[in-house]
Amino acid sequence: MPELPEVETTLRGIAPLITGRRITAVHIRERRLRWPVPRGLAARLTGQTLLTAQRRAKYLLLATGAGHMIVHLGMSGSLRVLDGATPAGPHDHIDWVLDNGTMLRLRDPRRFGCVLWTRSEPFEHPLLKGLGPEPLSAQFNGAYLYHAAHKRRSAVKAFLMDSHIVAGVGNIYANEALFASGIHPARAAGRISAERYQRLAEAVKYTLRRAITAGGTTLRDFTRADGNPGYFRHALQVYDRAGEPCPRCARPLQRQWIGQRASFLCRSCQH
DNA sequence: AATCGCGCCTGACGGC
DNA sequence: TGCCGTCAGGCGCGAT
Repeated sequence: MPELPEVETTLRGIAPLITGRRITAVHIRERRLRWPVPRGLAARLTGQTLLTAQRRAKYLLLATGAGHMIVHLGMSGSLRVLDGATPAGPHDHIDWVLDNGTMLRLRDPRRFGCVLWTRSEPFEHPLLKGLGPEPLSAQFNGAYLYHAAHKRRSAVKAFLMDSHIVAGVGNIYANEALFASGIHPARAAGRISAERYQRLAEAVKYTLRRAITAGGTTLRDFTRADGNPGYFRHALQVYDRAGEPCPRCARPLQRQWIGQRASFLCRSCQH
């Protein structure tokens, strides 16, 4: 499942291979993604050059002279650059054929992702406009979190996963960062000290950075058949480890539902 | 304004 | 073995 580090890895993998390339054809086999792929997409893109590729939250923004594509991988999506003659599998929904015989291909079995088109400034698009700061930016820090949490009564984990507060922190990293900073995921966001938020912000950055570094592995064999090596599973301290010993105190880790999401924690290390 | 619950969709997994 | 029910997951959206 693409969390922010995998989206970043995807970006770093495809950007050098697609930027500056002209799109010679677009094949759309399935329009029914989270939102329908716009009707005129192929016509608008054909003949356009891909100018830049960037990431905002878990969205990828691919710029052309005519407008921008906004791509989200949902939870099962992947983008890869392949030889233009590679036959399409059952969930290969869109191919962007490039002028050097390669193509960018979107695969998304569960179709939770999206490919949208905007002719105006992509950061002004309704999906991106209200997003909070990037978790790896200087703007995201303990003081920011502390002020944003003022009087909030929802669980800190839900608060941390709210894209209006900070963009792109998913379930796995929320669990990991809360464990690393010793904060119980169900604690009310408004009842956490500035000092503890400082630790939490650092933990978010640390876990994301480490996962991005691990994603470098994926980066290197990016064009191989399929690449979910599960490399960062081993680095996870609590996620999906209910019943296993806490890495700090060795007492069994718990699974608990907070909101509608499974949370993993240590009852004696997190308060 | 903040918070909650829903639904989109498929593959993996467990129980029978 | 095969069939079926359950669940996970991101996240926008509508309801409260």
